[in-house]
Amino acid sequence: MTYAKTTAFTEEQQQLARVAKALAHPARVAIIQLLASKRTCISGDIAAELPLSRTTVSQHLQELKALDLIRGEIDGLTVCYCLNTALLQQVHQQFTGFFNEATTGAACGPEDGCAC
Amino acid sequence: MTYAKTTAFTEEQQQLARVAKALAHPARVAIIQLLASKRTCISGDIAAELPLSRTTVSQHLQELKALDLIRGEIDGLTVCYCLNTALLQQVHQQFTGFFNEATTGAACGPEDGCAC
DNA sequence: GAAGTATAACGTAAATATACGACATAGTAT
DNA sequence: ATACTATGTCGTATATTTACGTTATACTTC
Repeated sequence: MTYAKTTAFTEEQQQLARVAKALAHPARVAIIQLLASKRTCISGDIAAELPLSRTTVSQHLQELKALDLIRGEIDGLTVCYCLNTALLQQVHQQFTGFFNEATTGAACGPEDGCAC
Repeated sequence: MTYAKTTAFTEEQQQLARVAKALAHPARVAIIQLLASKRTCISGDIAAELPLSRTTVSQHLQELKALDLIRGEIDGLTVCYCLNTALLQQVHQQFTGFFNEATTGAACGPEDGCAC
């Protein structure tokens, strides 16, 4: 993509888009759900539960880690990944604000010349 | 991308990822905010407010329309785009469910052998 | 009907994303 | 030290996204 003009958007819009992009793949959604449901969060276990190669899963993990949505702690030979619940709550609020703005705003109607 | 294995994820995960992908570009976030804030939602007006060419904006609009997040009504020569607030509310709930699951689930801790 | 205007569709180039095998690294165990 | 195991990194092929100019379509107006 040619992201040259990306800087013309507000930081708020870019931030929301960044997080949305992190959730824009079912594997990453699945990873977060896995980390939330299981207490064991070893990298290898995650890869074993997903229909993807270890390499690809590792790549998705790095992407989530880059946004700090998850954190990895090296524990000897294995690596334990955990959710950054504080950030997730913050992101949740951000999304809620966005959706509230979108759903409670004045919807256009016939009085605006629109048929919808 | 090689989406061959995408079918191995649950429909719920794929649906969430699909919507997230729609929000994964600042231009599309901006478009939704614009439609929410302004009652006039003519296609040309939208393009004029964004730092992108008409062609590109039209492309983003089609993407949002493909997911039914917005709807376009042809009104003579112009096209009026409106938010599908009902669907947006539904999507909001979906996200809320996901984030609640992610933030209230049992976070892993020292008792699981993790340092985080 | 001809000219003008508003959009969408088409074609295309460049940037990114996805997936995975092969290799590198680092700790464990014998 | 050597063999083994768990992960991450690198390189690479393919698919998709983004952006935009150009062309086609459709309606309005004269």
